[in-house]
Amino acid sequence: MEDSMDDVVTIGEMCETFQVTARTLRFYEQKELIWPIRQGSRRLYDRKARARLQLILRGKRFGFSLEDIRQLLDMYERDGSNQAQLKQTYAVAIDRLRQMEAQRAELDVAITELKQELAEGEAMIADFRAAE
Amino acid sequence: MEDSMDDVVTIGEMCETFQVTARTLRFYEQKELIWPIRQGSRRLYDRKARARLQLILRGKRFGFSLEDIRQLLDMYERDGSNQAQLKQTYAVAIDRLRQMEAQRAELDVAITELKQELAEGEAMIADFRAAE
DNA sequence: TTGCTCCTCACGTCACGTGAGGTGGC
DNA sequence: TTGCTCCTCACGTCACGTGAGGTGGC
Repeated sequence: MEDSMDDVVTIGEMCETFQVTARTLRFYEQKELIWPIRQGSRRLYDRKARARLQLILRGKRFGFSLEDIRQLLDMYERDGSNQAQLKQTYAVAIDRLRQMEAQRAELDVAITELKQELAEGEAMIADFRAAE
Repeated sequence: MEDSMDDVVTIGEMCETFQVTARTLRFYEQKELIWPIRQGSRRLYDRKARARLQLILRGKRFGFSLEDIRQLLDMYERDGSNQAQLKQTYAVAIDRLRQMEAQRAELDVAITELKQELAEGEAMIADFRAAE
């Protein structure tokens, strides 16, 4: 019946399930992004810590900095349903989306460019072969 | 009639034309990627330096590290037409292309995901408005 | 003398990686 | 005693950013 005692995992298990290193988890803790329970010096991660890590990793995929993520998480930790904050978050996310789309456009250009270079390289290698 | 004396530009002009900072140019020099001419303590960039910077920036767009770029440039500085080296470079470039394509795929997933989040955020904001 | 461009240290930043050296319980 | 997992410093990495303090020529 005890509540936060059950269902905790070690740092090693966290690394396994989320595919991160222990260093990363300790670093996020130092940056105040997650607060595992301590059992002596050992860290134990409960449901809440795991949920936060999930959100952190999602934020990273969106290209947010850890500091951005910390602020977003803390905002929703306080009051998840404040209209002003929701709008603010929405605006920030829209901005990030634009950046990601710009990044994708640049990446597309670079990929096309590199393919062109590769085609030229292939031609040169073929010339070598023909000259043998 | 003097050869390497004409057609050099200052660091400020380099920054203008290539849209980089002076710190970046000095950093690349420290990493032995470019060797501008010295006139006292001032740096002057000739055609060769400018060509190398162009290639460096292109390499960066392809996602190569500065160390990778330095090696590629030095290879072609020595003998640009060695078949073994050309093949080696080709293999490295193919590898990079695969990484870039994987990166684009991840970016596409993230963009789709973020758009989904935004749609949910919009719905919540609309609910707020309806409740007023 | 004032402005402007350029210079050289050298510490700071971001997100961790990588040892070094030590602990605790099976 | 040996292994294994975990721990805490603390320096290293990558590609620069950012002052601080100084120089040279119009």
